[in-house]
Amino acid sequence: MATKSSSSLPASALSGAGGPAPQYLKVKTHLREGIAGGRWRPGERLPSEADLTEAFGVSRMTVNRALRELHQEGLVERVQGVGSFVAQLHRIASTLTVRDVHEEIAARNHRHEASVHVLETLRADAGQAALLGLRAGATVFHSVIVHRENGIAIQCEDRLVNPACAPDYMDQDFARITPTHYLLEVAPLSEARYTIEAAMPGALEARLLGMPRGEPCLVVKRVTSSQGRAVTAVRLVHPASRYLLEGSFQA
Amino acid sequence: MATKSSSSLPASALSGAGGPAPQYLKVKTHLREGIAGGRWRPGERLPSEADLTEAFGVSRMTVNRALRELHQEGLVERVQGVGSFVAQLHRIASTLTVRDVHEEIAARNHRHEASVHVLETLRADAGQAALLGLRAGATVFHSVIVHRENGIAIQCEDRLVNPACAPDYMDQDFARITPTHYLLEVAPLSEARYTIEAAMPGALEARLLGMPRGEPCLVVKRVTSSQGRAVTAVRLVHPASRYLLEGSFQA
DNA sequence: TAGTGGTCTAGACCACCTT
DNA sequence: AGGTGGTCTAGACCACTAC
Repeated sequence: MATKSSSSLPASALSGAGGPAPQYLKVKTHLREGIAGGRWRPGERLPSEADLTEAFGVSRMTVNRALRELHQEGLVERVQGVGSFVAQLHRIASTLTVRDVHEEIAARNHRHEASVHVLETLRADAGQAALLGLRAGATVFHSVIVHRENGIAIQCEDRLVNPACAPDYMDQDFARITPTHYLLEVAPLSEARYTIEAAMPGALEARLLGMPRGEPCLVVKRVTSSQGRAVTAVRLVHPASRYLLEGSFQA
Repeated sequence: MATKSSSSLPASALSGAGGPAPQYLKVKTHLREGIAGGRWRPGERLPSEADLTEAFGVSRMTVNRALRELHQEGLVERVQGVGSFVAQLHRIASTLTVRDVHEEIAARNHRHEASVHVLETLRADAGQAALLGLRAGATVFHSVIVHRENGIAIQCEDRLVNPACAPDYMDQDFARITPTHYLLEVAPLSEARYTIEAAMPGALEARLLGMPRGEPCLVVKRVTSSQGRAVTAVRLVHPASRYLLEGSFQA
């Protein structure tokens, strides 16, 4: 019945200023540091919820939240009726974020410019139609835009758009707003599939990017769907010497 | 006081066989489908916890868990004292998993083979030492291993190892167990940093991979740390024609 | 039978924001 | 002042596993 503040241990009085430091975070940090520090090895069993409840003097729900979040983060495996264990980290599963190029450049406090080289309506061939789940010969929008960071071309964006999802696509000013940004406004994202690969640039791409033909590119292909319907398929070509993806993983 | 089963709404009797379908999941699914279906647009305000508590006839903690998990998944933004909102999905933040090559091949039900081409102790030059946080001239282990999937070379793994973290590295049989797997056992992972880029193969790499010099490669560089100490730095080179990274994102 | 995690309740206090 | 989310409690019932 009694809540934390009326019980014998006023936790908020124990923690310093700047934030009471939630109890579940204390438990979580304790376990995370123990795992990272090797106190519990991969596969080893962690203290039970009951153990932690007693050790930290908190309720079981609080301990449960700490363990559940560690499980969601992939650090802990849980088996009903058995216990909680340190996850085998062999399947690391680092995560990498692929962001809208405008936001990515803005985050570096650099200047973003976009130039529109193609903005047209065309009849999809078989391959293009398949990407968007349309029949061959269907009308689709097509744009080719080069993005520059502080004046240097870093991405050539070749995009097909399903007109049914974005009928006003051809009327936008893509020098001011990226297609990604516009499309996410008119068609709420529900699913995306993508690949990342290395490739040599095509003749047009090399010319637009101002790069030598012999230099490789990092190519991201992505198909985005909204409400189960393919909205757009894009091929993002980046000169290898000017662009790389990076990320980090923290246990 | 009364729990679900003794109250007026025995939820477990309402749901079919195969699992009671937790209440928090019903709330979560309802919101997720509404967001994906466009019922609530990005930036729009969602029903409050109190609203959902009443609408679903569950406790606030249950509704809170649903909203909290949607927030953790990036679908919902929450502002204390204001409300919950559909997240602006502009920063897509897709996640990409980078896995141990053995598990990756095994997951495709293919055969994995590894051949060890270099396994040596050497004195680190300035660049190598910097990667591992050691002084120039320090002793490090060095291995070059080619991984094959069903007989086709898909990865050349060039690795430096900090001897202080894995003193028995030179005694392992890396035709049977991958260095990644071994290192994660002896030094629990706590942090990894990596980059992904396109590049042309070096002469040695092209020869080991059996690929033409003119074909580009997808290169993953990764530095892994344990307890704040760099354990290993690796360069993974993949022929562009035989390897790509793929992933998906679901709202 | 005893221990484990999975879920849920009906309250509570708090910080925060809007009015 | 009133609504919002952030956290926490002291129980509860259940499914599952191990002994």
